[in-house]
Amino acid sequence: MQNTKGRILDSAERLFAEHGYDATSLRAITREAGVNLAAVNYHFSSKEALLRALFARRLELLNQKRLAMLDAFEAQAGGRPVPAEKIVRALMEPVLRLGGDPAAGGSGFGMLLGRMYSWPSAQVNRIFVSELREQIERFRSAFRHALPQLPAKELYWRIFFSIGAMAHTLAGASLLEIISDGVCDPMDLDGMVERLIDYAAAGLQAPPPVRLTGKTKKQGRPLPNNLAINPPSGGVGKSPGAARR
Amino acid sequence: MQNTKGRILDSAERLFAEHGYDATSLRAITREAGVNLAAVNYHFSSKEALLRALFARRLELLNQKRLAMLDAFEAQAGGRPVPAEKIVRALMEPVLRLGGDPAAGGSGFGMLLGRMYSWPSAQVNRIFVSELREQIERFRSAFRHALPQLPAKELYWRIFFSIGAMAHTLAGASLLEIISDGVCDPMDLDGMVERLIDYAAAGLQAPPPVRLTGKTKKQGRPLPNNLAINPPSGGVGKSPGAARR
DNA sequence: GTCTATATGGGGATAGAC
DNA sequence: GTCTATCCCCATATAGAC
Repeated sequence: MQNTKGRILDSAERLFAEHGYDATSLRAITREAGVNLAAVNYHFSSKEALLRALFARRLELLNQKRLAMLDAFEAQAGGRPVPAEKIVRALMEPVLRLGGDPAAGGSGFGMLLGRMYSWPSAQVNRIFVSELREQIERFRSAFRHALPQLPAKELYWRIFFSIGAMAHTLAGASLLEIISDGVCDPMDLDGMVERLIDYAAAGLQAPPPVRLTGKTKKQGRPLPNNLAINPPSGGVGKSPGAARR
Repeated sequence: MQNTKGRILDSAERLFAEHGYDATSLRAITREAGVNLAAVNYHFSSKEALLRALFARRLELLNQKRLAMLDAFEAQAGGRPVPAEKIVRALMEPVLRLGGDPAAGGSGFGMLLGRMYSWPSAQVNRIFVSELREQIERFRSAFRHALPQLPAKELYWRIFFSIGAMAHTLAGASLLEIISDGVCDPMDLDGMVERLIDYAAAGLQAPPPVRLTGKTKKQGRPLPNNLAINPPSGGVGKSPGAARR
């Protein structure tokens, strides 16, 4: 039955989002889906291929929506650059609204997607990045036109930060409830969308920094407090990190 | 030897950060640490307890630094509110600079911490949240004083977004390299810190929204295209998971 | 405190009947 | 296409010698 395949995808999506890829066993997936264990390796060929199929199923439509919004904004702008706030909207609104669209997997896929951004697993990262690269180029170019006065280097950092805020929002709002002590409603999708767009648009459009951005440049502006840079206990040197990657 | 315990912690920190908690076996940890497998269950009592100990080791000093910075800014401000930008600095700079401080675990702990924010595992979340609650209250209050004109609800969302951007930055900049096509240097710690602070401060200080913020939305503004958006629908079904663990 | 050896169970994947 | 049964490996955790 074709339905088996879909049921496996649905269950996997939900369980991966909730417990993570590594912590979710194929046995748990097939149990929840009500299908046989061996069906996974029949329809897909491995656990990783299942994950890949799962992404392919949703990302195509999602990416279409994003680009359609961006296209619409560009058409509406005539030849002039699209305002940054609208580019942010095209980038974020479709994916944020996945959570309210049961036909698109409900909140499961959105949560999974958000968590993917900081996923530790290398295999997962590969899948994810290859699906997103094209989108990134399109939006990067739109932002460049919208904010021509902002040096590219600054812009890219800010896009990165914006995607971080978005990913975090997608991944789940358990932290929001703690921060807000119940004042904010994580289920208020409309409010969430508008607030995140406003926030990111403000961050992206902040005045360019006065400091020179290179590594070897002189510093005309007084740093407000040298106290803050080397905090109280033991000076924090700027020895380059040992970070891999 | 006391050193065994520390070596286990160091290796676990690094491997958890790189591969995630679930995908890292105690065998891999003890192998890298050069100690015996059984030593883990002798010094700690379980894998989860090891993780908890790992966090306790670093978070105490980190949180001290944050609060010390905030205290210093408040003293420096006299009775007046501390500027939002400085609160953001106290919140973010100490943790972001972990990556450049080999004595504090290098980048491993920072990356782990960043990834924790969107971690799927419930057990991990419990540990994490309990360690952070106190900090959150302190900073929330500072922000309230810094931005009195901003409704609490808006403020809390924005703090949430800011922490998201920070977590994403901590978790790793592989996405940054894709976005920037090599233009941005993820190892430029100073630049990263200043840019993230600027970005978050701008987002936090954006003008309060004109729209009404409640759940009852009147929407005067025309949505550009209903084509792209699926109208928010009601319930997101929630069935408790069947996955063990 | 540290080791070897092992208990106990879950994991992904597959063979082959139906 | 779907099932049962099983292979084989790795996981966490523990027992008990040294």
